[in-house]
Amino acid sequence: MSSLVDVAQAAGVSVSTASRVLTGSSHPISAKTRARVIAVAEELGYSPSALARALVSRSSRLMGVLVSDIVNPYFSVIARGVDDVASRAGYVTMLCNVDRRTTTEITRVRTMRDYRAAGLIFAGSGYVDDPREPELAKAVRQAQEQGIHAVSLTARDIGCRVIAADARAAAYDVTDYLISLGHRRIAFIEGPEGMVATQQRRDGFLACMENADLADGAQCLPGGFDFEAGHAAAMRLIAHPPLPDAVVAVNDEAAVGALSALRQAHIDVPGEISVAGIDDLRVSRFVGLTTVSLPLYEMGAMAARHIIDTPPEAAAGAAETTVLSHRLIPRETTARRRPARA
Amino acid sequence: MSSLVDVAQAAGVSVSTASRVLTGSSHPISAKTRARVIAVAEELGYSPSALARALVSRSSRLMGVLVSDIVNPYFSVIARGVDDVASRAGYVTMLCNVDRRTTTEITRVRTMRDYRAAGLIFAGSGYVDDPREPELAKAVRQAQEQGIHAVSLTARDIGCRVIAADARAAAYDVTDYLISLGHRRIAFIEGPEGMVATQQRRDGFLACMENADLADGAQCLPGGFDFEAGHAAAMRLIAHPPLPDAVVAVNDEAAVGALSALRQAHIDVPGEISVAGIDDLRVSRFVGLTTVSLPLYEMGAMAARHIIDTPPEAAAGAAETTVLSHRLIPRETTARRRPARA
DNA sequence: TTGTATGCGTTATCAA
DNA sequence: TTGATAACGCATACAA
Repeated sequence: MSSLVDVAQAAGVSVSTASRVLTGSSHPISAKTRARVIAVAEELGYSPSALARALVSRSSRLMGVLVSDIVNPYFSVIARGVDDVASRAGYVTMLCNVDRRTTTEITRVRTMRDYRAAGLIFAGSGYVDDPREPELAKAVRQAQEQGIHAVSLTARDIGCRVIAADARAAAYDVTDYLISLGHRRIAFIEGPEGMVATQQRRDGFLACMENADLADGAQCLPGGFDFEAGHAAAMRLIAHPPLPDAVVAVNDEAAVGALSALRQAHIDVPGEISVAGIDDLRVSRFVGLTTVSLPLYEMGAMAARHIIDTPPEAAAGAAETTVLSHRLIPRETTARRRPARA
Repeated sequence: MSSLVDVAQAAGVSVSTASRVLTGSSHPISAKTRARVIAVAEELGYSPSALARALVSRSSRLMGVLVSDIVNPYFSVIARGVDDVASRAGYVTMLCNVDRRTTTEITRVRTMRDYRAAGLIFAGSGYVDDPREPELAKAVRQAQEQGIHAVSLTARDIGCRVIAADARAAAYDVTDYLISLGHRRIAFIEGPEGMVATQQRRDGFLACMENADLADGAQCLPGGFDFEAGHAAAMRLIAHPPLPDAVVAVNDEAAVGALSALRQAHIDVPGEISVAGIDDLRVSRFVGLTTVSLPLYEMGAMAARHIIDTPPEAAAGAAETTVLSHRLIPRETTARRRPARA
């Protein structure tokens, strides 16, 4: 409860002097005074108000991160990347779950603005032709004009810096790998309807199939980002034989769901059918899922570092895009295509 | 960038009037003035400084949550519970990963204090005989004296309110279930050395075994909270036959690791051996793991609600304990003990 | 090396 | 119904 004036008084110095020693200012202070102030501050249990500090210095050490749902490992890994570099730099990360709702994103952006956050990280993807996107873009612009850095971790048209992996290429690459294993008829389990991330990954899949002259063997199934969606999609596949040679899901969680459904139906994976995903979550290692590794942790870390290292004046700067590389991780759920049983 | 004075000036009113309009105060304001202020604020893109507001009102709408690692689903579910009620009440949640380090917890508590957080939630467990605990308790006390509510989600002796499940009873109950299925020789995969959570769960296991006169059949294996630890523990079990009738792990993640190791070794679960965990994470449903459901989301939500609903004056109040109920969830990794093969 | 004074953006008290 | 004005806790430009 004691403030700087209390400390100053008790130490018999002026507030400025107290401030200078407590902030570790380079301003010259006699060793004696310094020691006394520090001792008094400690004794009084002085806690410098980060609020007042941010107010007067016109810059906070707050970092906002907007995720769809922190329970989703895709996002929690990103959040961890953000917080690791943020906390190491003396920043505090503010977490916002937006449940993929653009309107919620807008309100959160405003809140982050009210807190004069140093930066704002959009971890989740947007929607195709989202009518709310202009409003979000406006909120972002207003934040930027205030010196708040905005970074998106997916390709997104809201006028901010983008640090992301190439989702389309990632999908292309797993598909290509499956084709290289001899698979011809491949099913793609899609993500949530209308999301850009869904579209990009589907596009990558389709482009690869077409380039391999396998467009006829391509099949897209409605799905979703979660286990249940992948499970359901696979069930539909099972219900309508013949099974494709392989299935690639929009992400690992759906892939694991599909895998689970197939094995429950006593279908041999990868013997009868190969399964692959995208993201390379922790769980994927455990189940041996072939996937594409995306640098999620690094994306969060890089975004945070960018925010910390770039002066506020540059917040409204050019919305450059940094594309991070991904990597195919072949594991045990995929195998060379088995010749058809006679 | 425009402040309340800018808005007031542009609207031709005093700051007080502008403030009253913009805060939705009950103070009477003429409709005309109100409309004008609102219009001007909108036009100027006015964003009220939450910092200044907190400074003058001496109470912020910041909620701190300390987790071991947000990537761990146990904690992300808690964090989600916290943020859901926090954000709905207009609070912002500040996330801190402390990696189970008491010293990091201490510094984070101080940081939360500097931000004048409304509350502080300790999601993770502490250590037995932790030499740093007094220092942490002191930091907590200082925070409380400032009106900051502290809540621990595990039994923890740091002088704050506890809202937690009965870990010991949870472990007791799974063990009891296993025994009821006819199992006699049961192994327990422990958590990280020295953690209170580990101790409590082990205690519950041992107490149950003793009560069933099965102390001789009880076996404790060093393990950990993660997949790898469970996997390794199961490997050790496999390496030293005969296998016990069942294994209960300190938590679900370790249980899944054990399950995975056993099945990799072509050991039939639950045919040859039953496996159970504690926590009831999402993954447990997917793999059909028998476990004990802990109200993690509710714990986070309740803690947040408590903080929001209790006036700051009561922060230093009695450190009551609320014990939440758990529930056994029998699934497919456990089965009645099979008579020994002749 | 230390101190004084000003302002950061709000809310709230007290007048008018 | 509206308006001055005093805090809130701190950093810093300017003096001394």
